[in-house]
Amino acid sequence: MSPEMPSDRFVRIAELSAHAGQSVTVRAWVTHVRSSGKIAFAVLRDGTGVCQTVFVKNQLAPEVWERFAELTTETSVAVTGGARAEQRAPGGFEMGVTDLQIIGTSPADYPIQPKEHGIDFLLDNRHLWLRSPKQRAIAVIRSEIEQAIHDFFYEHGFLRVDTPILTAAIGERSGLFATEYFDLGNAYLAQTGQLYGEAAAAAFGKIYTFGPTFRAEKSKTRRHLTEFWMIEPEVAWNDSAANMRLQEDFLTYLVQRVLERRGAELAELERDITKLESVTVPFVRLDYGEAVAIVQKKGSVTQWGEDLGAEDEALIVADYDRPVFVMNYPKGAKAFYMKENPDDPRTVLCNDCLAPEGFGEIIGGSQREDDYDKLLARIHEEGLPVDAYDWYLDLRRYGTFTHAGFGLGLERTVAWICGLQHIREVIAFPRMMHRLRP
RNA sequence: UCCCCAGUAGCUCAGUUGGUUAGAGCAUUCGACUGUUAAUCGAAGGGUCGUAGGUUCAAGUCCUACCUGGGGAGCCA
Repeated sequence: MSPEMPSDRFVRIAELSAHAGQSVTVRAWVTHVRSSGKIAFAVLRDGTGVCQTVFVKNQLAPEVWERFAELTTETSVAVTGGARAEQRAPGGFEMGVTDLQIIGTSPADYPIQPKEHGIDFLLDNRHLWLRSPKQRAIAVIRSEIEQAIHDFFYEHGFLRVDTPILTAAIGERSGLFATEYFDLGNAYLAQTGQLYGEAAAAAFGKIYTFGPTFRAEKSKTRRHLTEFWMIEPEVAWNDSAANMRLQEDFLTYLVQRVLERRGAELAELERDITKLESVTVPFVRLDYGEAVAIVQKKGSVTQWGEDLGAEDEALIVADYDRPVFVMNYPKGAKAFYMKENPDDPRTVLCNDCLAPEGFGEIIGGSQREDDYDKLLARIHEEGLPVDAYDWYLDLRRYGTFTHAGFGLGLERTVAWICGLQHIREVIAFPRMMHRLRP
């Protein structure tokens, strides 16, 4: 390097193009080495990008050249050299190496290879699998969606409220994780923040929650985790129709945001973005009765009164290029807190939102029952412990109010936008029935 | 909880109607190569065929049980 070059500096790979012609130092991990005798290549990654580095024997100090031979997959290194544009390099940019320091060696048995692996093996090595390009793309898109969620609600005047994770038995009916709680018997990991969200909506107007939820269901499907993240807005004075308008504006915002800012990551995942570009308002709205008629016409044995199964959902969605709302299910198929439909008291004012392309249900929402007597009657009908819901009933005693909200499953949404068949890849460390580590 | 499927080298898999010493690619180690793109070429090492029984002259292969995992149902997001 010529003496007028600036002194060495540390640079992230993503920033390299701004340092063309300068000598810089990158600290990163080796993903790949190739050698052809007197010229050799090491590909580095540092989380911000990937960069090819070039080692030329007769341009390097002998000890630096010999050090190259020690590089193995996932060795951590500091590489110094000149950054330059180079058409032959992946990504169009590379470094001509002048110095190499090995920071941490990596034994030759690094398990993840650039080839097909079985899912059991990959999940056992999840802590290392995360270093792969595709896994990085997924993590980036997930983070973009999380940020977009906060931005959407902030811009729309919502207050974020954090609801408890340790709760008394309350909420959904499905499996609870229990843990000892001092002298108070068992506490349960929260399955929803909704009931607390309703209390907060009466206090603050428009709120949302964003947090982990836990379901001890023995589910082994591509759509279930025992620990997943849920976003639950709750809006005072919204009815069911307003609730659905909020959902479609919200989902459309999230999809647009990823399309605008994370095209490179969608490309890494080979996502067909035309499928995302067609996600525009208004979404399709089907009454539950219409939905049953549609699936029956297509051969389903589902009868009026039963919940729609996974196959039914696929049959419904097949006809549309955008998400579908199925509204106003029979009371018996849905939770106790949903408001009775005044136009058909057999049903409740609720909706599911089904993602296109067969990705299934990503939202469940409803207008909440705001009539004290009807809510109490439903609690009795379901055989729920009334004393556990005394505070929840108070929300109807002290100034009851029309309100509605919904729960968005974060992993299902990310899986849909990424075009992934299984939600386990969409969270860094998935928790499933048969898997508690890493 | 129920139904279906799979366990053979570090990884991904092949292994015929049961028949000699268990096969490949990738990875690893050694060697060759001055522009490679999951480089290429040559060589080498690497196995209690998930576990335990059983049938048979003979079992990776057939039978039973169990273990582990996967896909799906139900439930839901």
